[in-house]
Amino acid sequence: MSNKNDHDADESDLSLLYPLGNILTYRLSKLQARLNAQAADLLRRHDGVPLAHWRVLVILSSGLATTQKEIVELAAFDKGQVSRIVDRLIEDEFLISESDIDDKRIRKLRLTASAQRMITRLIPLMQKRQEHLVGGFSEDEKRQLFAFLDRLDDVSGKMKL
Amino acid sequence: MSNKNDHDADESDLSLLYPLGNILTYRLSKLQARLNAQAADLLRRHDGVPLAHWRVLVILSSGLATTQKEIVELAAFDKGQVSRIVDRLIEDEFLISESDIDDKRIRKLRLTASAQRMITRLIPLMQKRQEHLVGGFSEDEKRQLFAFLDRLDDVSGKMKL
DNA sequence: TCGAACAGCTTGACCTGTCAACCGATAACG
DNA sequence: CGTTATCGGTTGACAGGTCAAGCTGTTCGA
Repeated sequence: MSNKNDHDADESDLSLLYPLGNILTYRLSKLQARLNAQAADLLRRHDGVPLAHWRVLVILSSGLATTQKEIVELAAFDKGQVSRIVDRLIEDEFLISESDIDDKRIRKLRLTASAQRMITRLIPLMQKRQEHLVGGFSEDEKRQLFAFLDRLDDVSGKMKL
Repeated sequence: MSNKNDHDADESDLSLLYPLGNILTYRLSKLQARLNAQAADLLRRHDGVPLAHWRVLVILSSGLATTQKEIVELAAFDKGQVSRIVDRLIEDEFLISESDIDDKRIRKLRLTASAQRMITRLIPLMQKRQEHLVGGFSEDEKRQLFAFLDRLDDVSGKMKL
């Protein structure tokens, strides 16, 4: 798997050393670039919501998070970014926040009716998109794909370099 | 697979409708966020190179691209971004460009010796990183993972929404 | 109960990514 | 040939992401 004397390259035959297509991070970043662009476009056309805002809303609607910290952990967003997005979502009346009774640092977040309406309206679109994406996968393959992602999440979580 | 009357939600039980963890795009974006942060950090500590610059250099070193257009297509980068990155890489003396003889619009790009040195120096690190990531995967699983990515690339390419 | 350490969130500065308008070079077509 | 369309690349304006410092509130140990 390793070859010691491979820096005898004098032009650009580093290619053999580092075959682009097999680098996970490249593949992921390319795929992601495309998918994000599509999603952002889709949202732009159907409502004015920016992708990041939409993501925050969906996370909140999932019930898996009710505070900014939880959003940050769940989605690996930047906390500053989340803070500002939440501000705007409150301005736009998609969210209401009330500070926690026990811990006044915490903003408890709740979707407004209008946000809920928007979400229920847009979710079918997103589902269709997802269908499109993994439509060609059998149930078994889907399971495996997500299992792979779980494992990658896991390793990437505990990686000290 | 579909359920018509599911908008009787009055709080936030949209959760069932849209289980976060199974949404490919979320999983990918989260994974990517983490991986990018790690890679950027790694590069920052070992050289001053920003991640995007590094990516352009690696693509060029792979021999799969010699012009900006090719980089854009290969990596799904923005062409404006690539244009600016290339400028800076030339400033930093990592690249030299010479305009094509036949087509004067085209900038042919070549790595300088110093870039080659940097790349050969950093690649082992990146390989180790990749090892770390997919180290737990058997050869067969790796093959399958990349096959999945190929398929996703493929569908995402031809998605009209 | 005081102070230090820490947690959740905010803010500002900066950097990167994105979109669209644009420019000069080339190709396609009458 | 000359006109128009297209292509590779550039540029500017702006939105979004990232980092680090800071603020306020909470916890914990002496």
